[in-house]
Amino acid sequence: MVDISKTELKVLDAIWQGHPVTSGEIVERLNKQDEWHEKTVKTLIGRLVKKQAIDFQKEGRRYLYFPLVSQQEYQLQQSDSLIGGFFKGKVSPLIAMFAQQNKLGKDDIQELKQLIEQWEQEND
Amino acid sequence: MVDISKTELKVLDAIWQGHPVTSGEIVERLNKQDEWHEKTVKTLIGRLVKKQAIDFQKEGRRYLYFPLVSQQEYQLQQSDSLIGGFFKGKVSPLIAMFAQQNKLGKDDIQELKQLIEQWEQEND
DNA sequence: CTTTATAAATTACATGTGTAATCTTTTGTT
DNA sequence: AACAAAAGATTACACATGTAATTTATAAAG
Repeated sequence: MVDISKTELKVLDAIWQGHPVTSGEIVERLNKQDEWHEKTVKTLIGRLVKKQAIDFQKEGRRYLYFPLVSQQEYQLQQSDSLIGGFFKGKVSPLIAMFAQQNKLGKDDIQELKQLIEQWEQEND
Repeated sequence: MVDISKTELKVLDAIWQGHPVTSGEIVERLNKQDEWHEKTVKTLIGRLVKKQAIDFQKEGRRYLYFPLVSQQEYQLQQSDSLIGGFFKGKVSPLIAMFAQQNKLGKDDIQELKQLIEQWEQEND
């Protein structure tokens, strides 16, 4: 998968929120968060198309955009890359780090326990 | 913290491996993995200095480089950023994703259980 | 001291990125 | 049919990045 830049990712994220979608709607969604210039968004949309991260279907004079890369897919790839690069592919060192930094709450622990239980039921 | 690019990170990683260290040694360490041109490495070292990710002490005609940003610090910041951006700051969705992709092994689960136990002893 | 080897600094250059403005095309309107 | 509005395409431009080569400074050797 080709690299997607920081700002491009924000645009892609707006598209993931619901599609197909017009550029106008994308701009509106983005503006709920920050101030985006319409021209800037159009440029980024164009670059995402060129990178084949999204595509479009013409509908009259409007273009309807949709993602070619799913959010799931992208998140997984990025997470994998981080875990692979920093923690030799293991998730526990990441969790250990968060624990050490007191970034885990009761609810995180609860959810982790649940996941483990589920895993143990399914596997082995 | 200023952005560190992909290639800069590889150089920084070589420095984290042990320091203070000369540019020559950095090049050697990097070449254990891939092929790096000495000039390229020097450029990247210079950029890391300018970004204040590393610094150096002159020792005769050689410069001894050392990190200003610790690996821990950097890993934490990057992990935080990913977890914050993709999973609303919670670690469990990440683990859930890995579980779903069958990327968790018996050892991962074992280590997670250990971490949870420890957490429960320390907190609450 | 002068030369030389070497390390760092400077310069180079194509491509990527952030941020827009302008041009072109198309279509709804008068 | 001519025109205006709006969408996308093209162009712009400064700074970042990947990848080096050239220049400069300086310590070591003779």
